[in-house]
Amino acid sequence: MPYDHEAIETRWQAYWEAHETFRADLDPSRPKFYVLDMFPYPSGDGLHVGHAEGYTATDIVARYKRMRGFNVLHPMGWDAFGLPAERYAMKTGTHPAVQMERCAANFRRQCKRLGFSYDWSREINTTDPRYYKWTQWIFLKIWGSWFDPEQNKARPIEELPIPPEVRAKGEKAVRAYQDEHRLAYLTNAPVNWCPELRIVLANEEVAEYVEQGYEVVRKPMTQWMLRITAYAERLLADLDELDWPENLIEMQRNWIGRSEGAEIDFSVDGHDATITVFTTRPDTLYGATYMVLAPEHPLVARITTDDRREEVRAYVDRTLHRTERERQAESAEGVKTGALTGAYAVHPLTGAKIPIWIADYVLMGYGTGAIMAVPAHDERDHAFARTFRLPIVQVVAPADGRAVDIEQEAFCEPGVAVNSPAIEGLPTAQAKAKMIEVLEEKGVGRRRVTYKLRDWLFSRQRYWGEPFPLIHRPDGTVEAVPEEELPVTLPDLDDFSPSETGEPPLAKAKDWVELPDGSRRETNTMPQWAGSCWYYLRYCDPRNDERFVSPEAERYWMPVDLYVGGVEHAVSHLLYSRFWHKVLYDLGYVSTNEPFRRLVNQGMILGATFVPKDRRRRADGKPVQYLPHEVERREGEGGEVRYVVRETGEEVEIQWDKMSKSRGNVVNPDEVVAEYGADTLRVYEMFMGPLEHSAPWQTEGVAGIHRFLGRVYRLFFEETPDGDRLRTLAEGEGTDRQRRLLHRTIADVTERIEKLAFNTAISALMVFVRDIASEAEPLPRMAADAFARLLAPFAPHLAEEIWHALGHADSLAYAPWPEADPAALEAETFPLVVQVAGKRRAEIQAPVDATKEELIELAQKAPEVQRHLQGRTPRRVVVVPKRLVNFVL
RNA sequence: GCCCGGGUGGCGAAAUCGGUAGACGCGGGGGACUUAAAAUCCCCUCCUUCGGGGUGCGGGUUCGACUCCCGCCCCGGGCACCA
Repeated sequence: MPYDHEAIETRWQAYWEAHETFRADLDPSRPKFYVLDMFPYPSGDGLHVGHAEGYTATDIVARYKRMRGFNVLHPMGWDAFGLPAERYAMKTGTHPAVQMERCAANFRRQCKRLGFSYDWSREINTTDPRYYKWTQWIFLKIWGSWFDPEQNKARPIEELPIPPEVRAKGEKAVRAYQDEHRLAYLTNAPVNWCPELRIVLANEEVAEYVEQGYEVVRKPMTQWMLRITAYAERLLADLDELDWPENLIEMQRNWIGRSEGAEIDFSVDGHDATITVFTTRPDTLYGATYMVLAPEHPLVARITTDDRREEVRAYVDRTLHRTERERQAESAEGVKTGALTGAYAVHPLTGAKIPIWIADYVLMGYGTGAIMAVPAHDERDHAFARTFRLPIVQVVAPADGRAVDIEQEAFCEPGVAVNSPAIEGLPTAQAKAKMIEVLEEKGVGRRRVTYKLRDWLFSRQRYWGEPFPLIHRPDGTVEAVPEEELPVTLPDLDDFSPSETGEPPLAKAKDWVELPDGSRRETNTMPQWAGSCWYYLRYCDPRNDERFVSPEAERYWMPVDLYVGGVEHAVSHLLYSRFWHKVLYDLGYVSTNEPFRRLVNQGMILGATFVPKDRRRRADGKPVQYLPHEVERREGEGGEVRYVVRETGEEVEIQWDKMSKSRGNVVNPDEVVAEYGADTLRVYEMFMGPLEHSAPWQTEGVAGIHRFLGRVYRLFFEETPDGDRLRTLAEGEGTDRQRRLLHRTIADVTERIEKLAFNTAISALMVFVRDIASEAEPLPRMAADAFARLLAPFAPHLAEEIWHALGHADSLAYAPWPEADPAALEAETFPLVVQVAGKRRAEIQAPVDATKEELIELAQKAPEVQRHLQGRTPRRVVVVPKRLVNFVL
């Protein structure tokens, strides 16, 4: 009988399940290895082959490490809060919890069918009250802390020093002071509100809804923020200690966006007010010819003169009604808009009066929300100055003395200061430093570092998320729900939409919101990121009802040794969880500064669609496309491949895209497993190329891997009338050749798994299977035994089948990994490449212990070499031991 | 625009402390087995005017460059009025 993947795989999956083979228990006597997948949102579509790629990679590592004697933690769970379930509920009336449970069950089934060696006893679900109890608990720790800039860490709010003047004002003032300093604080932040649909939209959703004709306005709402900016410096600095992909580290660096410069104070003429600006180019201060405030800047209303008031108000209004996207589109075209306030600022060095404008190219969220405009040396200021015909004064000149036309174009490069009395002639770097000194002396400026990173908007006006464990008292104060009352569970609702005024859906659960003493529960819920911020900690101790994780379990398992997932979480999840982790670290709840030591991003698996050569579109504007089953592959005269639509005969081109439901190019792992088996799917996905690369899904390749596994099967089993049975093996290690091949394979596979170069590890297995045995040299017992173990991480079901047939009673999940014998890796001879004038002319077998002279002598004798030397004497002979000899002419 | 990553056969790729370019697989061609087919097994498969030429392009260093240096081009990703 040929290789029956179905029977083999179901047999071993049942065995693993019955024996709890992959259960991990805390065992301080053994070294641990924590290998983690980014847990999925269990969508209704089920797992797709993209998930399977990352999960297979971690599974290989988990299985390999177990065989190497590590106590491996390899868990899985569900990030199950979130919008799709809530939307689905609004459409169908199915409660999100019910839908979520269905989807999770499907994901679990698929994971098991792929043979992933998760410890299912540790499965978690972020929507389980026993889980989100601790999400709420951690939130309360964050809320209950402040960031001490002196110790550069979070501390309990009780330890916040209260200034005497605050204390003098009484208890309420103290509370207000504390609230201002907490790591979780309330603010009035604008959200994208869609009045018709009564929903709040994420920034990236706005364009889509506006396109559909809905009105979207920026509406201020009371929101919870987390003070992630306090950690900007540490989040940046600690990137250095991580073994993460360089591009991802770079993305986090850019996101945090540290920039060094100075704050400079400008007083407002005729007002008792100061405008503080941030600039990275304090050296250009003398070139500041006007000021610009963000439209939202608190001083705008105060300093605007009566004659300008109407225009300013209109401009502010216009800004509020435009989405981020519209503003971005405009900025991309270099269009600058603004309004004059009528007020003037006093230049801190020259005393000159310069006009104050407002413009939306200045952002309230960055720096101080105000700038000094230096049109000569900043492109944006230049564009603005040209639009409104403002003066442009050059204060930096190119160091090489070349002339620049400052009216035409801003000069933004470093140079030397000109027209700048305090720093005249200094190169830019020194000019900056000197200017800061001057400003500090006069008390009108100081060195300052700013970050692009903003505080984290942490509340959502949704139902399906963690409720905040907070209570609003009638006197306006906010209080934590006592720890012993956690979790605050979600009330049952059947209508999940917000109220007309935009109040979150939870506000409708009157019995839940209103407490007997007149207090009200917080009705926002947490964003989906909350649950994923700390799930890797919960896996260490998932059933603990006393703590979010016991100190013993945390100290033993953490940090995560290998974390694999898509790059789409580069700055969101990976930054947020680092932040939470650092807070927990500061408060003494976890022992590591960073949660994920090594991180790898798997590439995307691309799906095929076929498009007409003219790229025509349908009536509705969508491109015409065909799916693989509608297209036939044809071979042309010269062997070139053509694709033709079956029905019409039209020739089309293949196109590879990210798999998505809307494109219809998704490959369902269930179908692949049904036809070829889980082992084939696993090995194929790993053989496609490097884990980090994106690669197209090619069905022919899957069949090729299935053929390989069939060969493996036949290497071990032969057909008999009574069914398949193990072939007769040669005892021991077989011939020298076989022995060398085996040990070479062990060494290669081991090294390549360590490097996560699974594609090349598999090719080593293929070479072994091709060459190990023949009629004259039957498969040796030792080789068979070792190979089963080498195969196990990749194709665990087939490996178990072989292992069992070889007479082992237990699963090979914990069989020791084979060791390569260094002696067997050394052959007596090696292929010596001989070059003449740098061109390869011959290859001869040479003894490994030959001296340089002997190698030259050997090489010279080769007939090919003689022919190309043509009796000439080489000018030089280069010898590379164990590799080549080159006769230089 | 700025910042990252990457360009190697028809395709996925391998080889980078400089040392046989194209391992392994797909696709393609040929053969064996078979009454036949499927399955399986074996061989060939970068180009070539047979001298040689080839790792995106042009230079350079070197006995020797996919690998190092300089200057370009193209593709992918991220960010984007961040002062």
